[in-house]
Amino acid sequence: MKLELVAKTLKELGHPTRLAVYHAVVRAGRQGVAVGSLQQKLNVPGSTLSHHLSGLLSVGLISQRREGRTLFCVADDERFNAMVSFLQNECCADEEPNQ
Amino acid sequence: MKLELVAKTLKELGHPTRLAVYHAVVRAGRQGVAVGSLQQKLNVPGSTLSHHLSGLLSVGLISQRREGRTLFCVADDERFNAMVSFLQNECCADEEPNQ
DNA sequence: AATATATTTCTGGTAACATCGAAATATTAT
DNA sequence: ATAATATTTCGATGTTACCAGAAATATATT
Repeated sequence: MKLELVAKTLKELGHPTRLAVYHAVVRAGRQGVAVGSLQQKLNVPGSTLSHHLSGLLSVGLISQRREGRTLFCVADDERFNAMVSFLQNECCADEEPNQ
Repeated sequence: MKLELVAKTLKELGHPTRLAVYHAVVRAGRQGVAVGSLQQKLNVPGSTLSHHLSGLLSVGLISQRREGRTLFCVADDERFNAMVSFLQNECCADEEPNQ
């Protein structure tokens, strides 16, 4: 994963509302959670929520699946794990003296 | 670690230049790296770099130590690990069906 | 077709952030 | 004290993010 993309991904998580949204989506598991439910649960206006969701979608942290009138949001573990791996492998290097 | 602070921390890492700075600081190990070295290595004007460093400092991702005229930047593993733990425990929940 | 529900796009105002040169501060050496 | 080096603060400017109401779109039901 390239640094630029990692930074983008971190930035998306780096907003309290979006982090809370992502948190809720992750906790909803494979089935996901409806946008409307998020709206209620987090008490955020629809337009604002939609804006934040598109941010999370844009970096692939979540994806969506429609069922009738309701859109479900599901977390994409792979993207998340790739980001954490970057942080731990590329960033949070070992304690060995660098020589 | 509280969600608000985690978000702040992620936001600081969520900028390409700051992520690159943090990356370089981490790789420098315990000894750290001088601000001037970062400036050269990353080819960023001093004032801009200083601005970004203060962001990383503000959330405790790095700290500084002076030696004569030069300031060394060192990564603070603890803060970083706390953030990753939050993401993995609070966020990136298990795959067990939530019931 | 008309209505109801779910979600997004539009719009515009405000706040926050990024950038960088110039001036200021801190430290050391002479 | 003066000068040299290292880093930060100031100031000005442009860019991007955030917010939320209103209007628009998409889907389903009757």
